[in-house]
Amino acid sequence: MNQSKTTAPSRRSDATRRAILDAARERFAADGYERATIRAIAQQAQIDPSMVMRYYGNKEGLFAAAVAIDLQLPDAASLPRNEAGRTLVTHFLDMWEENEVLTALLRVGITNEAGAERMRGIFNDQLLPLVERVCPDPEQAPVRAALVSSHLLGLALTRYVLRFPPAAHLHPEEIAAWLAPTLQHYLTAPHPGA
Amino acid sequence: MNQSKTTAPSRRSDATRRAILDAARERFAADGYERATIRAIAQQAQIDPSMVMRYYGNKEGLFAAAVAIDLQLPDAASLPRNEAGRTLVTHFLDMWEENEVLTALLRVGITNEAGAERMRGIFNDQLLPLVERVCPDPEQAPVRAALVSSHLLGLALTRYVLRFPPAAHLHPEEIAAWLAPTLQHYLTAPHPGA
DNA sequence: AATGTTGGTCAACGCCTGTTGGCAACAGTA
DNA sequence: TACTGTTGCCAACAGGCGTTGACCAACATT
Repeated sequence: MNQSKTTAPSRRSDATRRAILDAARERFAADGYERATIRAIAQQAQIDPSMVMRYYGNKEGLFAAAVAIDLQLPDAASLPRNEAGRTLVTHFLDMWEENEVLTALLRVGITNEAGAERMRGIFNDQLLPLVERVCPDPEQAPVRAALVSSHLLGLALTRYVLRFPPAAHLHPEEIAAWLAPTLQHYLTAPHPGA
Repeated sequence: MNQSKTTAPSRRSDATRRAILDAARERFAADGYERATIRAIAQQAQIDPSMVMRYYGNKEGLFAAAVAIDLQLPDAASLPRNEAGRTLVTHFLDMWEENEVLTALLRVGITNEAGAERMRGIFNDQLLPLVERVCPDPEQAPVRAALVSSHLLGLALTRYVLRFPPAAHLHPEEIAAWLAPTLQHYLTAPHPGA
């Protein structure tokens, strides 16, 4: 009764496992790591807390399973160099609006060292390689990627976590109109010189 | 034995009170609200946990007393309009490097609703009025202030909390060289049009 | 010298946390 | 039917949490 050779065998508990992950994402996104208790997650998933332990080992294992991030960044080759800024900001906004995984990761990354390490990994493995191919001098890529991630994460912070009213109510297109030139500048403009 | 009419009367317990606040700031900055336990704060201040309750009522009261923020933003009148961006970014960096209060506020603002409300208050009461006086059309001030705060808070997030290596190791002057024109643009450039 | 106030310690309360092991119901197989 | 592994619930554990109140010591005031 397996799906195929590439997918894991389907188990009777698959529905429960998925319910736990969905609830975990929602609680982690809303409450952060400490206040997203296993009991609260279990209650939302309508199962017993011990099931979480059985399927995911412990709380850290649950977090690792619940927050698996693939930014799905566009390929550097198919990215017009002078459109990189706009593409990045619209892509990030789409990802943030789509579901709560990124909000969960951001909230946890701030209170939990394992979460912070996860975010550094995503920065290194997903954003940095893209910037290396877009910016003129690969040696400057880390600095430029840091500037880009600072701005984008700051936007997510004020809009989705702190909910500053002006940031939370801005239309995505207006955000893109403001940020795209800035990101483009960080990616491709010559170093301003300290 | 009072100092003067403007300062509070000095008490024998002032040293203890200060030790508690110092320890609280350090723990809140390092651990966030939930994991900064009263017991840990008391131990670091080398006093009994019950003293914290006696002097500050409860944990929320302690947080309110420990994290009283005055951004000490420059006066809008004395701020050359075309130097506003650079002034802002260097001022913010100075404040963040000076002590851990802002890091504490940022960490707590993300896990604790009271902390988030405090940050919204600082945004409204301190940054927004300044932007209103600097930017051309006061009606656009909220959006422009939101853009500025997004970028600055994002910088603090990646540099002081998540500690992305490139962001954490950047020299303040290089940060200023990159961010000053961006902030200046957000403050005074014409609306890009959505 | 007696008294009230303040600074500080100690032990405990009730609650919540992550985590564990035992037990019942069920599915698939032979 | 009997057997085996899976799914799920229940009750409990040890420990940490914020918080409280009783108690003692040092000081200031009378």
